[in-house]
Amino acid sequence: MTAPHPSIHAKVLAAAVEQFAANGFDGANMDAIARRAGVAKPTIYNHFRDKSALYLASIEYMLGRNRATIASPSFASLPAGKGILKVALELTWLFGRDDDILMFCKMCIAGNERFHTAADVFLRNGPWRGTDEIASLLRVWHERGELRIDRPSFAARQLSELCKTDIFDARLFGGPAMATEEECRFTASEAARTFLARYARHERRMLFRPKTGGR
Amino acid sequence: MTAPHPSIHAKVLAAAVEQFAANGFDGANMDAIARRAGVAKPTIYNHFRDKSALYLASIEYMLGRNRATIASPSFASLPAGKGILKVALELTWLFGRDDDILMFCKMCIAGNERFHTAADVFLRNGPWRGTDEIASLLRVWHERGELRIDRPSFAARQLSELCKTDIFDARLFGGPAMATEEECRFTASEAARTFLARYARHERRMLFRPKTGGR
DNA sequence: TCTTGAATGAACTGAGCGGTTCATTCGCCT
DNA sequence: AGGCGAATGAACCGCTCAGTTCATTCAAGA
Repeated sequence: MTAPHPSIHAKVLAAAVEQFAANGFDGANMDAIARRAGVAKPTIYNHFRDKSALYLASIEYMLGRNRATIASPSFASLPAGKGILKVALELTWLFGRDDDILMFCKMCIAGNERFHTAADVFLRNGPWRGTDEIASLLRVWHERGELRIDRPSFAARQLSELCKTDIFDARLFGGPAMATEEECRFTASEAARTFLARYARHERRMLFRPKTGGR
Repeated sequence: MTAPHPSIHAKVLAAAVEQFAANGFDGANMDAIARRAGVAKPTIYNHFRDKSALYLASIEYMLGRNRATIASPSFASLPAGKGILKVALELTWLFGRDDDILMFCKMCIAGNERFHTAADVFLRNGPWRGTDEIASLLRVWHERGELRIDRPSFAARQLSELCKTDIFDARLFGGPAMATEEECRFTASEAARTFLARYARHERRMLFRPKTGGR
């Protein structure tokens, strides 16, 4: 007996993400996805019920790949100032330089009448889970006395919003032109400074001035 | 002689905005638009050359509808703390409780792969003009010594992003369900506090605690 | 080596949709 | 009242594309 080959699953999903991201839901062509995956079209329907199912699976697949790095648990060992900056950098990179996320955002927004589940899947597995993980980090630093945060979840979402400043709207509404690495670093550093000004416990002004002393 | 009835124009445009915003450009169905407008399909093509023309006309239609002023110059006479809170309240109201703006955002996102010009117009006349007005206010308070802001435009956009926290994404991706007034007030007050923590010159902790002091 | 079930590919079906046609009806203007 | 142009609606065209069929090939396990 021969089970459905799991590697096909992944190949199809990767191709689907690519096509959906490039052309949108309606613009994506199942034949093109099959060709791109190096797989026959009926094979796709052997693994996914229909185009919508493949679309939903693509969202989860893509988000799963990107979410891991935003709030890596390893950041917890850093001092709060450095850790927040790391998280902010990951976020600005995502908002400013990741094409897949951007297109899936657009798709979920544009198609939310027909596929309200897609938007749910996206929000739950993307932004919300991401900020939940950030919130856990924040709690660690709170417990350790480096931050003072009454509402970690809300604060995490504030940080996330701050990291969109200047780089995300233009991409969401305009073309997929990437923000430069410099712009991302700037926005991230400013986001971290503003966030820490509010939530850091001591010496907030020193956290980003290693030169002159203090810290 | 009988001229093309102008009220039909408006009805069709309203229906088109609704459909485009909910389904995207490709997903929007001309028959559905006609039905929704209570009008025969050929009538639509009597008023608009094709689907694209209708889409562009819808954008302009929405543009004419929205002339929101978030940062009234009168706020300049207030102390910075109060003024920032006022601006934040206006912003959260816009993000959380204004249906037109939401529709407009969805519309621009829904078709921007094909019509990037529309999104440009929107960005310039919408978010960017709004944050420019806020930046002018910030400059006033800076001159007056109440705030210390090196980059007023950037800071204005940070404030704007902060005011989306918890209330905008859910609406953009999901239905047009309004945020409650309470949620808006909360997000606005938290945005103002975070913003002032970073940019206020003195006594930041007092700005929102007339009562007990301490909490 | 033989069996079994998945993968292939090429052709096919059927539905949805943008846009048009046309005969008919409606409503304003003289 | 009558005439003209706009609105109607139902049918239609052409095309694209999701999803299926089927005979055939391939590969793993006993």
